[in-house]
Amino acid sequence: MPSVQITFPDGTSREFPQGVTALEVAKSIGPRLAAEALAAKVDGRLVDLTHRIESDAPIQFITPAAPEGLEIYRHSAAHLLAAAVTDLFPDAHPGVGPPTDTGFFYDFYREKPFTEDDLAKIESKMREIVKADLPNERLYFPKEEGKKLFDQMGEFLKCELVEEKAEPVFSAYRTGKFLDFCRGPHIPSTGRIKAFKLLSVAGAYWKGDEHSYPLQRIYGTAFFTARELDEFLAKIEEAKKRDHRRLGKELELFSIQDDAGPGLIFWHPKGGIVRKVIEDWLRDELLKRGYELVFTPHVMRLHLWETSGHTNFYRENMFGAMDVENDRYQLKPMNCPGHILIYKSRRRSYRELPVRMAELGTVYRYERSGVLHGLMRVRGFTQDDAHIFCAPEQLEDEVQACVEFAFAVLSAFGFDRYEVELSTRDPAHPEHYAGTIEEWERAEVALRSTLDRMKVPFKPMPGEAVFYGPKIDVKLVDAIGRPWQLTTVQFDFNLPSRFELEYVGADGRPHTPVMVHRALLGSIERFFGVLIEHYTGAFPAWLSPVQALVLPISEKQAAYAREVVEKLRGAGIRTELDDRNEKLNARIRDAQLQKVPFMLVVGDREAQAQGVAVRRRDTGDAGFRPVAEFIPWLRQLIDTRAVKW
RNA sequence: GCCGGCGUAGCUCAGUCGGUAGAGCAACGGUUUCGUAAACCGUAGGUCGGGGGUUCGAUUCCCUUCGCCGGCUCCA
Repeated sequence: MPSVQITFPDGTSREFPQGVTALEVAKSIGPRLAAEALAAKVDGRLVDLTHRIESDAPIQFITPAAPEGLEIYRHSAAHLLAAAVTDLFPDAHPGVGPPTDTGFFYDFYREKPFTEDDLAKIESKMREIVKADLPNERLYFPKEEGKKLFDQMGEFLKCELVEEKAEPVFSAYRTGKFLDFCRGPHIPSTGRIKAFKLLSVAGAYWKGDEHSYPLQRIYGTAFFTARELDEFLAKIEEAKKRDHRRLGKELELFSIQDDAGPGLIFWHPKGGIVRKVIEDWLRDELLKRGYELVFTPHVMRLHLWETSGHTNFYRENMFGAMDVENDRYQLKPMNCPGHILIYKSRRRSYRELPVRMAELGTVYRYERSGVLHGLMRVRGFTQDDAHIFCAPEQLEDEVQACVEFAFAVLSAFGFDRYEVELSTRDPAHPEHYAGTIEEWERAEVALRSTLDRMKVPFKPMPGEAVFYGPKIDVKLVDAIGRPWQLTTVQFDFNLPSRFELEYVGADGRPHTPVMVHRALLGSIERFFGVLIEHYTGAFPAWLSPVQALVLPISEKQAAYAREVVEKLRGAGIRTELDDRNEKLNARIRDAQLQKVPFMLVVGDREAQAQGVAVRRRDTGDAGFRPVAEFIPWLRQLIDTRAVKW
């Protein structure tokens, strides 16, 4: 009997009869592995455990611990979902059903919408199928025959997929009566799926094309253990609790008003003060780092946007132009043209480069109504924008300074986790990009080597560059692990030439400067939203709208309470007085709900001793402190922008 | 924009299988003067998102429109 040599990850190898299945190999190692294994990697290819090994190959078993494990498991969970749906609803036609970062989904074409009740029914059907422990059987079909089969079953979406994607002989998986065109691999049987839950149903389109079939997408998630599933569900609940839209209302930070229009933000006094603090800090930093502050108009002649090219490539994101005295004006969707006009207002010498022009620039972009979301996605927002005009040889230093600035900003606001992405061009499509190959080459190298030099780990994103230049994006990771894209540092090969920007070099001749766009917080609105969710509205003292709240126990201490308030305010501490005719407990409760970091209770004892009884937002009663001691202590906490105390 | 869901008092929500609505909190008035997460009593508050239709009668059914929520797509 011919045999095959199978090599294990530890380097050892053994002989097995040719045609041995991966599962049999696993069994030969131990029953525990055989029970745990979900799939295998043979010769670097992911395969089912039923896969027969016909030639010498290295093998590796995919267990729940392997990075691919969860993905395969969830993919099988998606098949389980489709098996249940097609069983319960013969009029539902499956589309595609992949695993996602947080679970899986499956798309179906069906006239009638799925309801919440349907989800419950589907879920119990899925449990039945799990209990029945049906095998996930891998089958092979010649393309035409398979297509015919799907056609006879009425599965027109599957037919289309086979037509487009299938190899001459393609694989399919059968789970009970459900047959799916699928590359695999899958876990051996449905009984292996332990913990799953259907989450929601939402609309989607066949192949993401809104002119194609409207589909219904059922989302679910699956984990290896019930505990992990519960943790995940708890995390969703936690995220709901942190929702900035809810907190924004409760804490009176901001609002969006029907009368004004969707996606337009009203900053209320409490939010306004937070914004002021953020902006003040930011402007100080900008000046320290050699930026100049500018302001540019919100509407400018339309022809400027024609020169910049926005009327071509950005038109669908712009508000309509308005007529003014035989001319047309455009509400600005970006700040760059304004800054360019300032740059061009006079001749520039190489001696003054780099010119770093910063503006908290408010821009308006038309976003399709369905995409708006609280502060995160709006139609009017303020960018902490800057444009750096520099000589090509200054690029690397400028990029490094931007990235360092970005990290400084993130850490100042209490974010210590982030992910960096480097988006470069798709070399296969040079026609998609402005600028020459050489320019791109130089810019990409500059970005990459800057990150390398800074020892910043980054994810290369080939093909993700915008048409006018490569970019570095920084995504911060918030308190509950969600990434948010805020910072972007982008090269621009387009605008300097469109606006014929120049500087006079040491050689006395005109040169074209390189332009870098960069935003660190991105948009103040979105950043505020992220900040609210990161802190669940309980901002560090330096950002809190109200830093201290004085609570007299009764009317008897009114005069002393006002005295304390004046002293704190005199020290620049944002202080309020709550002398409402409510019990102390009630006022403390309100202050806790408003997330005021320090509550200062004053009764006769405190008045007597010229002090306050400090209550901390997070840890409660902290006891007596003399006012003369408390003020400098809090002042220092604020000045150092402490996140914890 | 598209698919699905939703829109009842300032907020959170109940309710009417078609006979024009109710609770808690908030607000306001009073009593109470209180020691670390909700004192008590009372008062007022809604053309049931807007418009149109069906009907003797619409908050309820139908159409339309605006907005919100979850997605698709895109992005700061």
